[in-house]
Amino acid sequence: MGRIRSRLLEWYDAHLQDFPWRTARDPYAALVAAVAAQQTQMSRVLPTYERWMTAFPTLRAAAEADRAAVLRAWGRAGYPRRAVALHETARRCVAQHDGRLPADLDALLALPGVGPFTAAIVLCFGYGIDAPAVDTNIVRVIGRVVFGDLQPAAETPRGAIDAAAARLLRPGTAARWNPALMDYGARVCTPRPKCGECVVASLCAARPRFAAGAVAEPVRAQGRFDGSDRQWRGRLLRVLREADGPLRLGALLKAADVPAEEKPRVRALLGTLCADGLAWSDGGWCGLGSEAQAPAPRRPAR
DNA sequence: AATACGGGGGG
DNA sequence: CCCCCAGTATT
Repeated sequence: MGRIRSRLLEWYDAHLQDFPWRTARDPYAALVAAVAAQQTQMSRVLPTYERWMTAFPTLRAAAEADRAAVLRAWGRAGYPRRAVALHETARRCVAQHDGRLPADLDALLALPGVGPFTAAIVLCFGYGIDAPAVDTNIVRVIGRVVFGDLQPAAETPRGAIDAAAARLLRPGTAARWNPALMDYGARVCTPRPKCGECVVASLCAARPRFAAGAVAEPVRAQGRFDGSDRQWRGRLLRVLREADGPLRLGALLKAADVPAEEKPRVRALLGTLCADGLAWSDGGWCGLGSEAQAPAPRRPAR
C-alpha cells in the first residue's frame, strides 16, 4: 500500500493541475466546483466555476440571487437541476447554518445536490478535513490496482472500494491524495488504460489481465440522446435562458423548433421543467426560473 | 437495483 | 457512431 501511495503522489507532484478550488481552502468554492464536476469532464468545469463565482462570489450572494440569474450563470453546463440545488443549498446555509457550509459530513449530506462525493470535496478542499472523495476515477483506479478488476463498477462491490479508499488515505493528506488519485484515473488509468505509462503497473493486481489483452467492457449503456426527453428539456431551457423575458407558449415551441406532432409531448416536458424549479408557466406565458416575471400578464387581482 | 437527468469531449 | 464524464435523487 505504501509503495502505491508514494508512487502516485510522486506522479501527482509532477503533473499537478492547479485548479483554484484545490488550494483556496474555501468551502463555498469547493462546493461550487464539486457540483459543477458531477458527471462532467474537468475541461468543462473551470468555465462554469468562473462564471458562477464571478456572478455569486459568496454563499450569501448565491442565496440572494434569483433563480433565473442562477440558471443563466449555469449556462450550458448541463444538468441544470444542479444549479437549482446549489441555489437552494446556499439559501439553507444562510437560513440554518449561519451563512456557512457545515463542516460536518451528515449536515452536508442533508443539503440538496450534495452526496458523498461532493460532501467529501467540501470537507477536504474547503476545511482540510480527511475525507475520501471517491469519484468514478478513484473507483476505477482502486478497483484495478487493489482488486484486479478490469472495469471496477461491474466487479468489486462499491463498499469494498470505499473501504480500500479509506484505508489508503493517510491522515492529514486528503487534500493532496484525493486529487492525485482522481487525476491519475483521468489521465493514466482511463477506461482504456495506458498501462505503458503507469507508475504502479508492477504493483497492479489487474496487470496480468490487461497484459493478456483483456478489454474492459462498457460500464453503463446509454440511451439515445437525439429525440430524448432530455434533449427537448435542454432545448426548451436554452430558449428560455436566452430570451429577454417571458414568452408565449407558442413562441417557445416555435423557437425550440418543435414539430407539430411533438408539441403535446414537449408541452408536458415544460411541465417537468416547472416542477424542477427551472421554469414557470402561467396563463399562456412562460419563462426562466421559478416565478413569473413582471412582463407576464397577471391574473386579475381579486 | 434501475432510471432520469445535459451537453460535449474524444476515440 | 459510441463511450464516457470529480454524481445525485427518485422510484
